[in-house]
Amino acid sequence: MTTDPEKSDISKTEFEVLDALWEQFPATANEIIQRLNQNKAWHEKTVKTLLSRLVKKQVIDFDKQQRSYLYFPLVERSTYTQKESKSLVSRLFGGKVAPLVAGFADSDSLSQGDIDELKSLIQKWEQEND
Amino acid sequence: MTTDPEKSDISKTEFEVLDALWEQFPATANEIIQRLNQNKAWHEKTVKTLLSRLVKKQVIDFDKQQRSYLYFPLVERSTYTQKESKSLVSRLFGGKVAPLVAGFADSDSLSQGDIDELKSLIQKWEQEND
DNA sequence: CATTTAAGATTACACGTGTAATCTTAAATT
DNA sequence: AATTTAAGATTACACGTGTAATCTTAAATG
Repeated sequence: MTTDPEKSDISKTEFEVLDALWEQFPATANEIIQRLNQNKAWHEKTVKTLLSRLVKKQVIDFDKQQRSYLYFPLVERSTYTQKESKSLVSRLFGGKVAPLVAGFADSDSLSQGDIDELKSLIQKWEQEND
Repeated sequence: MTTDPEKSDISKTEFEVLDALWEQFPATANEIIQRLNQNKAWHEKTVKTLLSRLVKKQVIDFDKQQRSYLYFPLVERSTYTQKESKSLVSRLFGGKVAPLVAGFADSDSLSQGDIDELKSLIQKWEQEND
């Protein structure tokens, strides 16, 4: 079997649209436009172009609803973020995550809360991997 | 004062070239080409185009050496990786690094070694921030 | 039913990127 | 000094992306 020819990367603006959809779905284009415009002002046409591109890339799909569409994601957010994280960690740090965290520490970008979360993550990991 | 008009993002292939330069510098184009071709086979012309683009973007510079140039980076690797890391963590995880690490844990991408590194990082952080 | 909306489809267009080939010209070689 | 290399500069070109405007057409409205 050949690789799906329509599968490719998600651009930065496409991701923002997708992220608005992940927030709650299914959703109409107008709902997504409203969510996005809480933060930045994008032209309605621009958002619709991005939705179309995401559909073509098979990242989202829709059900026809009277005049408009009800969009929904085909990919889980966690799946996507894990893939992106690993890709970055692989390119920048040889695949090891600790140096990334070290960079945060070195640039004073860790709070006590972050440290607490990391500690509890580690504890959980150690319980599961004894 | 206006923002420097030539400053912009580093593309993925540009990063690979820059990374080869960070490995050891200053370096000639040919040295960089050789380093890169340990892994992937890039055409000499392609690498030179990328070097030119990095110069134009003011990410690297060079000293004229008889016929060829001696290139060197203008940006530290750690500076770059910190910026990229923060950008990704900001876009994907609201700026908090722990969820990224959690993603690694959830996808069984942590080794005992990684955990040890994280623990020692945390210990160091806590010593410095009591 | 005729007309007006308004949703999505199609088209647009400049700029960045990946991937080189060709051009210029100073340095190396005869 | 004349000729050949070979380094970097310039040009090329298709595809993706950001950012919409225009086109089609089915649904809503009068």
